[in-house]
Amino acid sequence: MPLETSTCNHLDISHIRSSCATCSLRELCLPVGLNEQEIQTLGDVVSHKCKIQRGGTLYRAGSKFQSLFAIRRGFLKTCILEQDGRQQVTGFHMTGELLGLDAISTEIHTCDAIALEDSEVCEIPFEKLEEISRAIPSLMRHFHKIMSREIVRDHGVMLLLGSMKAEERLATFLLNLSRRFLMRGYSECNFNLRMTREEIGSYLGLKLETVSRAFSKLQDENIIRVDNKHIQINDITRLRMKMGNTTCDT
Amino acid sequence: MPLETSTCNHLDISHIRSSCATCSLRELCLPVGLNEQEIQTLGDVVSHKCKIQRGGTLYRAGSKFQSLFAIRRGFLKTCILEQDGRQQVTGFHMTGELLGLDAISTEIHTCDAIALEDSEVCEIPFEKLEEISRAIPSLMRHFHKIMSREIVRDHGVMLLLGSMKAEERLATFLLNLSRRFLMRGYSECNFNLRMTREEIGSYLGLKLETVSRAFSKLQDENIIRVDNKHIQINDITRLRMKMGNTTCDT
DNA sequence: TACCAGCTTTGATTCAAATCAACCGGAGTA
DNA sequence: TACTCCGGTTGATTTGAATCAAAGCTGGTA
Repeated sequence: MPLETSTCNHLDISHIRSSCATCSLRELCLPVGLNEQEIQTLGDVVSHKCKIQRGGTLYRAGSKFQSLFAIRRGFLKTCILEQDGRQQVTGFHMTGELLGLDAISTEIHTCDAIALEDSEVCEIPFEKLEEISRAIPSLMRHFHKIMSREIVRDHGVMLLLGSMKAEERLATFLLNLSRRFLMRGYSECNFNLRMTREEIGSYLGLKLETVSRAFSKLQDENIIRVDNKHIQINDITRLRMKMGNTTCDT
Repeated sequence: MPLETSTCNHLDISHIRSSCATCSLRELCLPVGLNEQEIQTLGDVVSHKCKIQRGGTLYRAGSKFQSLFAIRRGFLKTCILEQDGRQQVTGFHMTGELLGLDAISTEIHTCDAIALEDSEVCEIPFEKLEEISRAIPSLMRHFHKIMSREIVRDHGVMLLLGSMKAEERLATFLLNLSRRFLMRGYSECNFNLRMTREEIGSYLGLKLETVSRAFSKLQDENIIRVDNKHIQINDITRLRMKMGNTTCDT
């Protein structure tokens, strides 16, 4: 159960009501299950927002880590830059997700975070997050779950990279995106890719030509419709079957 | 599949609170930078030890998560079992490492943890760990670093699976083992593998025959000496060169 | 002691993806 | 308009790893 099940945050925070000062928090992954006052406390910490233009950098590998970033809107990739110039994409990230977890370990960012469309993030100073999570156990627990979920997600990607064929990988990838769009209230069958074939390939351990061919193949079989960056899923059941015998739902 | 006989029973933790248990903490990954009293506090929580025989199971995918496990001695693998019977190894773990982080997210274990040699672990009830880490900020910080390090490690594996050739993967793997043995006071150039070629292959995204061939190739080039499970590194510099230009602490 | 099951090596062949190469089409612009 | 750059597609060829197949070891045990 690779990408499909494992990834990303339950964004079900609709039950949370909050004042305007903290309303940005609503979209975030953190304040699940907090009460008014706790949200206020958290809000004091994450009030600083910032915008990143398409192509812009949120942080770079090697830079000092001080804060996590919660994506308020937009779409980013994280990638490791290799010496020879090629880059390996380690993840694509969308609204509600938390960036920078990998940097806690050494307090140095281990990858670049680059916006694939105009985006907006909230900065969350990590020291402060730890501080208030001491006072709010449910926040601490939730933070731990987010970190853990990231590990599970990575295991899913490892499974994909270690044992799936090109077409299975692409199907898995599309279904994962689809599900994440759905969770955010967008169509699960009609969406635009924000990344290039090369970036998809990098993430999936494939060359861009192979990605392109896999797209064409799925289109020939009438499972999806591809128009450049626009994807339409015609037959999600057959797409799931393409993913292989890995159980896709949970 | 070996069953419950050798499985660690981690349900009753009530008994055993020995000063000896506290001593054992020193070998663990957690109590870094704590004072005497804090170590004592932590010791109260992790006093329950258990042994797992070679081939035995510490926990299984699907089982309820309650505790993390710190390895006191031995060698374990974690793996995801796929429907078709094949398994993907997600990691090899040795003394001082912490198991079960992936299960925090859903409170269900997502993989099996199986001993590759007779091992001993300390059970760390997660609720209690969170509790005392509220009181000991440095412990909390350290725990977060451990989780983050796991994410970084997984990214390293993703890089390996996504972009390295068989020989590079094996070289990276051997160097990683070598470094971990060294850190634990063993020879970095002379060690025994605890896992089969198939398990190595599963971890590295290769078939066992490919692993075997890669071993033979490295031996032919006089970089290593292979005698079944025993590995001797003759020329660690050239082995590093084989890894490619990726700096990798995976 | 011999036997057997599981692990490992090695060779021959096949196959999936990488590589090499050509071309298409849209966006920006000179 | 024509030009160029960039991203994408498609075809031909090569190549690295998987697969298929056969033996060789090793360690446990009957």
